[in-house]
Amino acid sequence: MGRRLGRPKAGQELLTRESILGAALRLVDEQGMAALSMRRLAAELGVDPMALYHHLPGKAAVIAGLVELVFAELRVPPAGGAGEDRPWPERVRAFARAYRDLARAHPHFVLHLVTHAEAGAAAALEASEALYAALAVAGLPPRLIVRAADLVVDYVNGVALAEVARPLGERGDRRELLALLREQPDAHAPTLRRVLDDLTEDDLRLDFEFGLDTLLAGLATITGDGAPA
Amino acid sequence: MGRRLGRPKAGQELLTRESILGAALRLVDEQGMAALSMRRLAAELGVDPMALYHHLPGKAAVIAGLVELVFAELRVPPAGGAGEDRPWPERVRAFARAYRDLARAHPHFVLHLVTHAEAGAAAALEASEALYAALAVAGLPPRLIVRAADLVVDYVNGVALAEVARPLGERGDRRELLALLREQPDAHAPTLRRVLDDLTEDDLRLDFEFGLDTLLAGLATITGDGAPA
DNA sequence: ACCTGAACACCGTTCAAGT
DNA sequence: ACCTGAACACCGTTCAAGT
Repeated sequence: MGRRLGRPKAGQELLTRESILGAALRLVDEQGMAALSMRRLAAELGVDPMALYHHLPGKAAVIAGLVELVFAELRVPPAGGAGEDRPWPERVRAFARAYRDLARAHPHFVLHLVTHAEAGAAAALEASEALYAALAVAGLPPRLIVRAADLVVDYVNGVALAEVARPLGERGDRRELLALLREQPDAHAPTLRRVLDDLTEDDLRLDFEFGLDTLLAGLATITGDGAPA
Repeated sequence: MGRRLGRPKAGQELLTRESILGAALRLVDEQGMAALSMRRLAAELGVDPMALYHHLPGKAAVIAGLVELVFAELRVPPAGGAGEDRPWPERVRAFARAYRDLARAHPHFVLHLVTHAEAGAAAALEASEALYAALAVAGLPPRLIVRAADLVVDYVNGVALAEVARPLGERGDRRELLALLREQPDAHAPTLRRVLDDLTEDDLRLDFEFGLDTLLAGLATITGDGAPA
């Protein structure tokens, strides 16, 4: 929009992989994935659609590039100062929070972040290292470190998705669910009905920290530590 | 393909919501979401693309219908026989396994199942009831039942996704990850390197049950039960 | 009531051409 | 080397028409 371009001035490129991906991320963050088309992207950059193909081989490459770009933002607090000595549950928590924050920063893109993460593998390595290191400190053997790391990552992925999409229809508009429940035959889901009836608005909010605590408590039963925190 | 149609024989409809959704699910299961277009779907049914719009208002409705259809397949083993008296962790496990199996039955569709679950809300109710009932039996107060249920669902969603997409680049082709790791500067991710180096192919496999066990152990620290089975 | 067909406003991408 | 423009094979959907 607006930006006019002349012909390429000598020596200065007016289109780069970076500038394209930057525009793409802006487009996605502001208008959602549906708005990301090669043609709209080109229009945004004031350029012919085909010009993009000189810098990125196709739309798939644009999306892969975005995964990279976003993962590069992931910064697990490096345990600054005495951080290396923090108890392992705190370090796992730091990883989980950082990853979740990343997802929340780009709600329209979470889905791709979560399902095409291989593209961001290189960028995700440092982050994974933080998680693996924390679990190693916990005293788990390699085999269990891998399993525990998967558990944490799977949970955080699930939460990230839930926050943009409320899976299994169980949260967010739980009030709607209750309404739907009442239209149902008679006492079709008694526990569900009873449980949801009793709760305040606040009780129905997502509670990432509860899940994290519980998960860490579970891991603690394996490492032999007492309940963390 | 192949199927020829005459003009609508008197009284018998040659297209119904059900037949359309059935064909759509077949298409998705066999060829993936990319193959699901209104035009291909119509071709599959031997019909003009526009004919579909008389039974479903658009593509979004087709996908919502598929979510419903798939969720309707979800059957948590109804704790047959003495089942109602099974210990709560086993009942939670039964729910988790049923939901995960459902996801595995339609790998190309997991993503939509997980992110557009509201559409299947009605169908998912019965399943949720099983989970909520199990957690109520565990003696949790309503507030915590909701949180525990979210934890289980989020984890299973994360796993389901992982199985089709290996998020955070941490599994599946962990061998590739190791290779990528070695191209990295020097000792850039020491723990990751050490941990992955030691493991057998089998150690690297996904382990849904480990996650489930750990999660249940975590919940048990809240209910005051000993470690479950 | 149900299906058709042409048309509109989009897509991603290939290929030949311009500078 | 980098950008353009026309073209191809697709999309979802609207609208007017057929039976």
